[in-house]
Amino acid sequence: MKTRYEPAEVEPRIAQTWLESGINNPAPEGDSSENYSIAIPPPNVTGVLHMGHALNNAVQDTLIRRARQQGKRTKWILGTDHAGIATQTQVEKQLISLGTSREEIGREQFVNRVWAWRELYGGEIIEQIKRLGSSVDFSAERFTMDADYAQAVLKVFVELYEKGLIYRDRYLVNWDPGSLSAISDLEVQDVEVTDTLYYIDYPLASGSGAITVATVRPETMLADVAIAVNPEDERYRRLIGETAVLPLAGRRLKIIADDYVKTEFGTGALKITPGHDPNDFEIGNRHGLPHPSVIGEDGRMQGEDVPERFLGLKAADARDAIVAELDELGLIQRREAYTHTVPFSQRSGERIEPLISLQWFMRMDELAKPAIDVVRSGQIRFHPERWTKVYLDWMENLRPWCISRQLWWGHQIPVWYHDDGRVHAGVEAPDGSGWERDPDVLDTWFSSGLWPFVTLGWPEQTPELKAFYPTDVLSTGRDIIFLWVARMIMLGLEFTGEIPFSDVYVHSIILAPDGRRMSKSLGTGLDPRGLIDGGERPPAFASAPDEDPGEFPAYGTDAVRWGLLAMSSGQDVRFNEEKVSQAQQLTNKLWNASRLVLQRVDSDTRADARPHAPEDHWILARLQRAQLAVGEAIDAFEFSRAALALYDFVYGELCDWYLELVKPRLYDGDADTAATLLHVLTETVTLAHPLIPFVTEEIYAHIPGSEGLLAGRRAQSAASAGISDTGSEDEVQRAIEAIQAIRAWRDAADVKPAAILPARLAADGYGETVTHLARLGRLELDASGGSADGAAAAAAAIVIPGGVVEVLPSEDVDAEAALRKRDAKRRELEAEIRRAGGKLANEKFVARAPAEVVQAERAKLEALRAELEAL
RNA sequence: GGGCGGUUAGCUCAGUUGGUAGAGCGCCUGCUUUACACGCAGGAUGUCGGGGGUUCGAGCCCCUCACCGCCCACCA
Repeated sequence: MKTRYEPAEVEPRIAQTWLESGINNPAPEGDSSENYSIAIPPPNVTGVLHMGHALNNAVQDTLIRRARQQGKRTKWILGTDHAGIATQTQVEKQLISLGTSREEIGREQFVNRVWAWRELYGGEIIEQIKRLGSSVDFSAERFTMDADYAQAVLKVFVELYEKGLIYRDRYLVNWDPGSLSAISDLEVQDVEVTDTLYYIDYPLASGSGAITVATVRPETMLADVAIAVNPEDERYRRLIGETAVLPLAGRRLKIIADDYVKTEFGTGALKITPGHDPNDFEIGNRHGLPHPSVIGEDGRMQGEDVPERFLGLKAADARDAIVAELDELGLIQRREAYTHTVPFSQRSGERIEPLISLQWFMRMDELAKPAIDVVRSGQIRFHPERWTKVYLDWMENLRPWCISRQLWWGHQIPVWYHDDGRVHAGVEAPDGSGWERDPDVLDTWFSSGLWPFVTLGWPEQTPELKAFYPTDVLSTGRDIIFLWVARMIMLGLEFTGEIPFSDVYVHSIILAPDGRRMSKSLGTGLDPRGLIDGGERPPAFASAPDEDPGEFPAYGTDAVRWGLLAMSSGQDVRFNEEKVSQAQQLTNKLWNASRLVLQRVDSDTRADARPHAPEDHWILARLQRAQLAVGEAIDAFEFSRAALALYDFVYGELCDWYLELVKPRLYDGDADTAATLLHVLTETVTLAHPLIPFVTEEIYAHIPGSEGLLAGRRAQSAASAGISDTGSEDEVQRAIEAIQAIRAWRDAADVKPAAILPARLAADGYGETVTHLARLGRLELDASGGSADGAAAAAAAIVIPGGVVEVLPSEDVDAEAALRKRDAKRRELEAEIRRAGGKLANEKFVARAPAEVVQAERAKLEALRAELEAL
């Protein structure tokens, strides 16, 4: 074994071992109540691994490995998502670079190309997940466009259609001019924009003046159908029912009254354009107005309401032309800069054009109800808990979901239209001729909403479905709670009658060191592979702004995953490399602790707890406490607590103390000590395995007598027994504190580190641990231990729990320094005594605080006084 | 406009029934102690965002203000 743990050499080898072992590929036996399963959030098929994946994989892998240690049959369902728009856009870009386009090659050719593209790049992210050592079932990889999956999607569509939950309608939708498709409300993002607000006169038909409206989109005025004012508005009340003349077009517009109109905004008069504005659409419906359209799906002016000179102009150009003409006519009263929020497409980044379009919609109210109930009743729990409210608030105000997309890559809508007007919805095409299939495809989230059960074979009642559905945990980032999680709950309940998972863990978002989002375009992105295998450190991750960023060391997967888990806490956090480095030190520490043990233990020794000395009982108890702490933290989805609890045990207890305390016995070749050490080491790597699987697996392989893989080893059940020996725990705890006090005293008193000081122990509660005080405190303890008459006067006294260590005069002790140290300690004690005494002198405290708190304070005061006395 | 989260040591963050503030990194002082210098021992460092309140006692509970971030929302 090398003195340094080298993940680059170990990890790929171990990952391969796990892959070949079959531990990730459970047989579909039993049912879901006894088994444990997680469906991975399917990454985009052409995606690459980013920090969010790395964290989420660490979370899920930790959960899976812990469940497996508890003896459960575990399955982590793997697969990728076809990601309609994202994938189509990539392939379109490729076509353009080749000098062609999807229109030119046609739909069939295009879809073939996307499949070819998927063959080429689709495996990359799977390979990356393999490198992470994730315990996913690689033998059963799914894809949302696989034939079986596609059949299930169509079946779901048809059933919802037949129930009347899916319908086709002309409705105002979010039109994305970038992808030339409708998108759902969740895919638009409001962005603050400064526009010009135009105040435009609409002459009254009566000829007596004009009514002025304010708008940022003059080009839509050609689709105006009315002018609305507030019924309470004194200025306009007399005009209600009159008509105005639409400039440039000459159409008559009725002046109507509607409460929606705010009197204080703009002029208090609002032009109503139902075809191009969501609010106007509502108002128009209330008043039975038509909703003509003047902007087409290509973003250009079109329709019978558009005068010929504007036809075919892009909306923005039409605006300029229309404003120019209005200016000529003197109809623009004024303009002002106006900052407001405007919807943009998250996909293409283009400004949304609201327009009336024939689309497929899904009614959500009926589906939402049971999905609300299961969360309210606690059948599904969110972690951290605050997301429950976010989910419920959203679910209670669901509007219809626009599910059709004008794309070619995706699940084509299973509806056929006949020349004669008949409509057929079905998984299979209708017989006969004259049928034409709806060209649109379904929103990607429609198919991913079926993920947890279709991946297991639904609608067939497969053994996999029986064994692993419902799944246990769904782990994800908060950005897709609505897009994905909510829809899985609704569709899962609707089609399987069961919740798709019982716990939703919403993990942290890892931010760049400057607090901004990690993003490639901002230059704040970080490729996890650079951290794992070593690579250039991006400038945003340099230790100082102007410094050469240098390179990441090859931290390894264990370090990156422990670091990410330790960073994340249910709170968004800035990435800090120190945590990863801390993890690297932890793996190295564990590695070297193992070396210490393994190098000194005979190969025929077997792990077995055979405690003799107090410290043996102590470490077994501490180990048990660590098992409880780590286990509880993981079960509560508090991964940073789990990671730090492990760290504290390995560093603060196992390495700093136990190994130091048993070294003499280990060097003596004591058989019981060796067996006990192997036991502690085995249980420690088992405990650590879910968090740092690689290094622990590697160490386990070196432990004499270890069988099989650590990944398949069942863990001790920590909760099953009480802490074995609290008496020894206390005794060793005291010894530790005493040694620390002695060391601190030596340091402060300028004693040479190597010097062994003659001393006398005058304290209670130190039995066998006296030898530890002597060795680790570098003392030559007077064998008599007492303060017999005639013994030399002490040169100094070191306060330790239960008494003092009297240091006898010797050439290594500087009496002056010792005196200074003693006085400092005395002042410290006196201050504490004053504080405690003051508290107890407070009658109200004594009267009202709980008895045990008061009692504890009294005991402390007494102990402090005794210490002072001893000095 | 509504909601949620944050503000704790120089930096990144813990602090889960209210009982004298913690970790890692960084900093200071020592140490070739036969597992580890990616090490060991010791040390310094905080009016816990501001203000008010409840309480014997508040980083934790209540009110309020400020700033930062996120989400939702139909003001032309």
